Amino acid sequence: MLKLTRKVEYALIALRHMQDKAPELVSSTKEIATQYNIPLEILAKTLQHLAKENIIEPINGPRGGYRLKAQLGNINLVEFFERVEGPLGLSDCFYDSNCLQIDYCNIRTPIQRINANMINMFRGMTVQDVTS
Amino acid sequence: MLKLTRKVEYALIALRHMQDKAPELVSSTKEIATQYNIPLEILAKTLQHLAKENIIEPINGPRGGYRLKAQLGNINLVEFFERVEGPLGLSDCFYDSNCLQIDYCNIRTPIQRINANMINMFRGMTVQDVTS
DNA sequence: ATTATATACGACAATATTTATCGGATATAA
DNA sequence: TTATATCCGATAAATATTGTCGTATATAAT
Repeated sequence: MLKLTRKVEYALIALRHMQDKAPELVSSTKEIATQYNIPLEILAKTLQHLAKENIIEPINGPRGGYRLKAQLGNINLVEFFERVEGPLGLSDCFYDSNCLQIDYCNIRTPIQRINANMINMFRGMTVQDVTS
Repeated sequence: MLKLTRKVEYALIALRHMQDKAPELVSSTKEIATQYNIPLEILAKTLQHLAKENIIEPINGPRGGYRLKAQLGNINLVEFFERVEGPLGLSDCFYDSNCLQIDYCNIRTPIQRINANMINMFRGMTVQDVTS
């Protein structure tokens, strides 16, 4: 409960790795996977995803890899989590009404309040806060 | 990601239901399960769990059920979540070191910071804030 | 041009977690 | 004695997460 996914963690590890280098240097999937002991294929997918989101820039071919493209200080954590994992919320019912309790639920409003608190907290931090 | 479990939600629904009654009145599992469309057996387990935690008081036999025992305003949400679901944390590595990345992880410290923010936020609210 | 190394990506498989069910026991009011 | 309720371990099903495989495409180096 209330956990980050591996995918988000792998993405953050990779971003921090790239940020620790000079900006023009390239990091390959294999290099990162090896260094942090992350399954290669999963990391590959994750990085492809980040590239599609324009957070990193892919460089094809041998000696290729990725390097940072976006300003990590401009991406708050809510935005980041949603770009990597989709809609964010303590319960599904805030963005998808497929819940058996929804018609009778007596805690929807208070949970929504708490959810707003959580969202605000994450919005107050940027990816840079994690990668520095 | 970052979701509450059904168990926690069912527990909160039940607690709010009990709180909406006069304190001496009893609510049965069936009554609550029916009213909120919750699977009976799961709710039963959940309520048994809350009873073991001394949050509610069981009353056996026909016309039995449960009623509130603890002061919901005295139980903050971190305590509540942990009593219902066990240890709380954005990642497992804060209370269980079974992680392949742990030796090399470059985001452990920052994630821990964020985790602390989240914990503090939930500690600032009580169960009563959800059931009122 | 050819080769080696890298990303791109859909389909699939395994695992873990969450959610739900079953069977039978105990307690107690009527 | 009976009906209704909690109690509780074992197990099953469903879902979400995590990981794997196969193949295509891009490009630098030779």
